[in-house]
Amino acid sequence: MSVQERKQRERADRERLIVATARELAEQQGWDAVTTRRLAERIEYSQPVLYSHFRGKREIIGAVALEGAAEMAVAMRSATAAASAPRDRVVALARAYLDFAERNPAVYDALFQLDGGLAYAQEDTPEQLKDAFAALMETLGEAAGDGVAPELFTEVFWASLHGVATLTRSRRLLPEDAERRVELLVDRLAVL
Amino acid sequence: MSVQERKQRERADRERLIVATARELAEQQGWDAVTTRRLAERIEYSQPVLYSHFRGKREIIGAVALEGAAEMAVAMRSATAAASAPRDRVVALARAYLDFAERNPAVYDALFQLDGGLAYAQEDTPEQLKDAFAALMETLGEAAGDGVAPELFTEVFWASLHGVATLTRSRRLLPEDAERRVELLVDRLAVL
DNA sequence: TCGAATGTCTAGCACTGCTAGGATCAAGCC
DNA sequence: GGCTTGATCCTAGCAGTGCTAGACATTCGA
Repeated sequence: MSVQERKQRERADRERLIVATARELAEQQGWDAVTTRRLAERIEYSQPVLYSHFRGKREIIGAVALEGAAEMAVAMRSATAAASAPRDRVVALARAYLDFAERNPAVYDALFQLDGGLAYAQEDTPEQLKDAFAALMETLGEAAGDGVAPELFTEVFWASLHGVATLTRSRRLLPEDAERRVELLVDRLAVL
Repeated sequence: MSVQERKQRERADRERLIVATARELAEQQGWDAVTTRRLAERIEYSQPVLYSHFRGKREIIGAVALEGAAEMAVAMRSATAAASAPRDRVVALARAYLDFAERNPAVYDALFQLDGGLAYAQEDTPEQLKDAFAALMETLGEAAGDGVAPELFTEVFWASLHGVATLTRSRRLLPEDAERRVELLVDRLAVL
């Protein structure tokens, strides 16, 4: 293997290290604590190195978001695969979504709360995001009911989950009724 | 009137000026543009004056949020008062909510997206916030359906609206289907 | 009229994201 | 082997952030 190839590989490794470290730091102490200085120190390089991989902090957030979207899609698909009845699938999906948001708050923020410079709901939307939405629609499409487009239904269901997830995490909704909220959402929104 | 009274009044005036200016600046250029320096310059005082009224930027956001909550409650009540049929009332409420969020994005952020240091869903929650939730529940309570607590139903409906509002504003949902989303939400969630 | 209290400002701290320019080091050529 | 060239990385710095200590003026009460 050539020297050039090795350097390219090392560069790719370092980029992954940056993203992983940013994510780790964000999950530990929140995105506010992810400063370029702290991040640089953790990866044991100087600040400018970050800018040779990413245009700025925003792009780093975007990279974490893409990584998270892929994981979220996996989590949702594996959760729904275990259930056979349609209602069980929808409930499993909703739980998996809220569970992911709760367990990975920083990643969830990067995806849906912060500005990672990513395009959503467009042609140039990254594949990971499209696929995460596809994962939602695979289960929700069959619960849309007559005369309602699967896309529209998925958007509305997703938005509802998103509202519950964010309001719960910011302590604007008490976590106690979480399970009852899921049941209510599923039973009312989904046509089964 | 005593000199002391005049001073107190002037102080209260200045506090209102700070809040109004912060809100105006946030609506014009976003909360990121609301720096203590810029805010101080606009009210034609030096920075430290802000700290004689508020503990910090967070408390200023909180003050804007409280002002916004009161306005939002008024907007929702006047929107629902005009409708007589139950479904019309719920639709009017949903539209008024989303409309407020769209017309006052900075205020909406202060209320539900940023940290204004306020307590939600607790005993020591400010009256304005409790009343805004009460305004929601006045209309939604009668649409909860049998066996579902009005509070729980209101929370879920609110969360759904919140999800739609935030995802639309961050361009994660396209604004085109806005009306259809409202119809779907109301027709599925509300029991009329 | 004078000391005290109140009000306000200047100047500064430690931090942020980001970048210009210099040092270092390895690759390639004669 | 010695030299040049180019890539790589770091030091140092800029303009901005939230917030505060301490100096200064002004006004009040005795």
